Amino acid sequence: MKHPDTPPTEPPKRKRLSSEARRQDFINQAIEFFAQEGFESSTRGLAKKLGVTQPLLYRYFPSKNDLISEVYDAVYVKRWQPEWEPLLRDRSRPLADRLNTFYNVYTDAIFNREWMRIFLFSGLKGVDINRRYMQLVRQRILEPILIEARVEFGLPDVPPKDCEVEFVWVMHGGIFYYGVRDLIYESAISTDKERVIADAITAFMAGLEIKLNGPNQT
Amino acid sequence: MKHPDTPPTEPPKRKRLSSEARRQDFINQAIEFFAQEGFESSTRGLAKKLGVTQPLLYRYFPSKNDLISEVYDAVYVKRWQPEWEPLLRDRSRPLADRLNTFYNVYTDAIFNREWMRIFLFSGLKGVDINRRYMQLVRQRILEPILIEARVEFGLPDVPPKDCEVEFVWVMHGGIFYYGVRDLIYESAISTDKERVIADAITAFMAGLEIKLNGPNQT
DNA sequence: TTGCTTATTTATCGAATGACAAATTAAATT
DNA sequence: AATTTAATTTGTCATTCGATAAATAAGCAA
Repeated sequence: MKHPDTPPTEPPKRKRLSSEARRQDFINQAIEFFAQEGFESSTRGLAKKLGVTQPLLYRYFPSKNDLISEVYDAVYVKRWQPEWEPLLRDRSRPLADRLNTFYNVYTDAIFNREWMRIFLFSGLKGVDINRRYMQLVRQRILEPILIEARVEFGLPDVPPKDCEVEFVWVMHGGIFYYGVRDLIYESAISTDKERVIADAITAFMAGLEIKLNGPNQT
Repeated sequence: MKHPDTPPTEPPKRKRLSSEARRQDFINQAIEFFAQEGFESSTRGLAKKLGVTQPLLYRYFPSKNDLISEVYDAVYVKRWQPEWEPLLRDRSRPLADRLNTFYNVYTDAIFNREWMRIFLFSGLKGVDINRRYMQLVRQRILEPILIEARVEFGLPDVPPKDCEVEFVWVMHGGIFYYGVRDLIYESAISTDKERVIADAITAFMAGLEIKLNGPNQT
């Protein structure tokens, strides 16, 4: 039951690939390491986890901050799925159905310790990529939801108002915070994620209908 | 308009009091400092902010961790107001009114940079006091809300189900996350806190009525 | 003033940090 | 096998960290 990365029939040409693979392994393990220990933790601690010496890291990354940037990129950018937005815009299904499907797959992507902790750590550091991620969520998820809701409710197509976007944010944040409680604070009660999402969306749709048909808005 | 800590008419007896006051000042400024820089930041940085030398801190606190514990205590324990719970239980008012009042005063207490950042930092560190705070929120806020809701809806007095508590958590978390976006990520859109809370509670009450009267629960 | 007490600073220790240069090992190429 | 090239380790540096001891300054009682 041996699993050589390079089967005996194909011995050569492993060098450069191995180098890039090693680099990727460094990044992947750095995600785990910094997620657990925080970005203030030492490069020596990371090297120990990697089973190599600390100066070797500087062969692959010019500085600790460059390595951290790669971690951000792997977490924030590479785990975003472009198909999420068309899923929300698929008008052949009721919006509530789409929201349930979306939030189940979205939370499948982000509800893990590494993603959550790195998101919170980087948010407290105030790094730019965090701000950009929040804008991405707003533009690609929350505002599309509002547009789809107006269509479903038969309302005119006007740009979303600030307090409407805020209302969607609160629903989104409520679901997100469930993940925080589950994975960071370990204080979640029910582990039935699907149920939590379904209930949140029921309340959201009921509240949104009241809100969009209501009177004065800012 | 008089300010002197020690009016000329009362010169003595300032020593020991001044010592305790200085200690409190250290704690208060440590809250600001660690909230901004994180708990990994140096005691030298804090001393600089205090305008004293670093070893002086060790005259007032045995170790850095002891100082941090005092910070936790000042933030988590001392800012909790016991009158919050009776406010939620005041059945002379409709529950939605009580929820609006409560969440406005509660967020008045916790929606500030220091509280929020220290909460998030300590949550990532996994310190025990953070877990205890989450239990306090559940027992003193969320479960009372569920009990009051059953009374208001004319339902029998049965203990709250897990997924019901989770549903209240999602509302609570949505409002909390609005504060995070406003004060930490600085990505909040509307600054009309009262409106955000009112909308969240409207949706919550609508969703809760559906949920509590609905069929199968776990 | 003269002592006594307490707050504060100066000086310093040992450990840990990010980073770099040079030596060493292992793989690839000839 | 000999040579070249790249990966990895050894050794080390200047800083910074939490913490301690000793020296100094300041308030207070007599």
